[in-house]
Amino acid sequence: MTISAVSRRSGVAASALRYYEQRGLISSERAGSGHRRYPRAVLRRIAFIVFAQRIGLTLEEIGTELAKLPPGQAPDRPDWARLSSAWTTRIDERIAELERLRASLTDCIGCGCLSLDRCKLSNPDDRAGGFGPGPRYWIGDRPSA
Amino acid sequence: MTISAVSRRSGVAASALRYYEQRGLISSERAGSGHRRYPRAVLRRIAFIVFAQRIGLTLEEIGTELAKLPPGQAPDRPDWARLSSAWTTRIDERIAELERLRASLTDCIGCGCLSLDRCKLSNPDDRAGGFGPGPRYWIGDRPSA
DNA sequence: GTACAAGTTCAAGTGAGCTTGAAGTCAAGG
DNA sequence: CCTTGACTTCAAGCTCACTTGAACTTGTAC
Repeated sequence: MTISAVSRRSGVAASALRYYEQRGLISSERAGSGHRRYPRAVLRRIAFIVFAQRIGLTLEEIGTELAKLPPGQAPDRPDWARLSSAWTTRIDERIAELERLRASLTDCIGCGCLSLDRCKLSNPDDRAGGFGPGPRYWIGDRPSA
Repeated sequence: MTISAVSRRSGVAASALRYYEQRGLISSERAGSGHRRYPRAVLRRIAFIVFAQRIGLTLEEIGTELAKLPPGQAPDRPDWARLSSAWTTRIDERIAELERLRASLTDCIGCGCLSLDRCKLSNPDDRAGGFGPGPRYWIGDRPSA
């Protein structure tokens, strides 16, 4: 398949595909012309990447996961089960955080306080837990660990 | 309060506070020396910012929200109720998305397929819904709308 | 045989949310 | 008097995940 065919079928921009290749997430062979030719299996790999991103993994993390998979490109059952459980945990954690935030929000309708001390919403102690300086370390989905 | 005091109490780096001020999210007065002096109420404003960020709002969105609030700095009840309901909706949507992802994940333990066609996990049609090119528009918490 | 789409590489740009560094000011302590 | 430390501004840098543009080559259609 050509890059445009893969792009069309996966919904991922050609430039992004080249970028993924450069980062070592996918690979291609070359036609005599120098144009990329992708095997059909690349679509699964891309699906994997796309899905992992939605969960909140960085491309680097995704690369690590992909590297652990057999080079045959499609994950086998045990691989998939392991990943699936790790990702489920991750999703659950994020959901739990959001639920905590939502609960705080409802609480605060009552008090309207938004105090850094009383509401544990934005209390520094609750977020200072080793995430380093500034908000940016905990706002994303990635606990940086 | 000095900038370092605010930084300490809020858990937000001084550089971030200056940045917020530059973006118009908070304000300060100046001591004769040119040093910033913050009123105590700034801590609430910062709490608001920090909390909104965790929910997934961008600084720009936060700025818009803050602009709607009375200049008295602390949101009153109706304001807070309105915000709270909007944010709750947002959190709920994000949780729903994560739950969909988790469900797909569990489904896929069974099939191990990760096919772009069959699994609707990473099916282009499911994410192409007007989000523009490339993954980056839907991976964040922000529906860009 | 000639137009035009589709491909290539490489460097640089984008946006969000800061951080860092340089160069300078100002107040207090020893 | 001199150092230390907290503060100032401004410009530049950084990370992530791409996109965009320039300059160029190939493949396909008429």
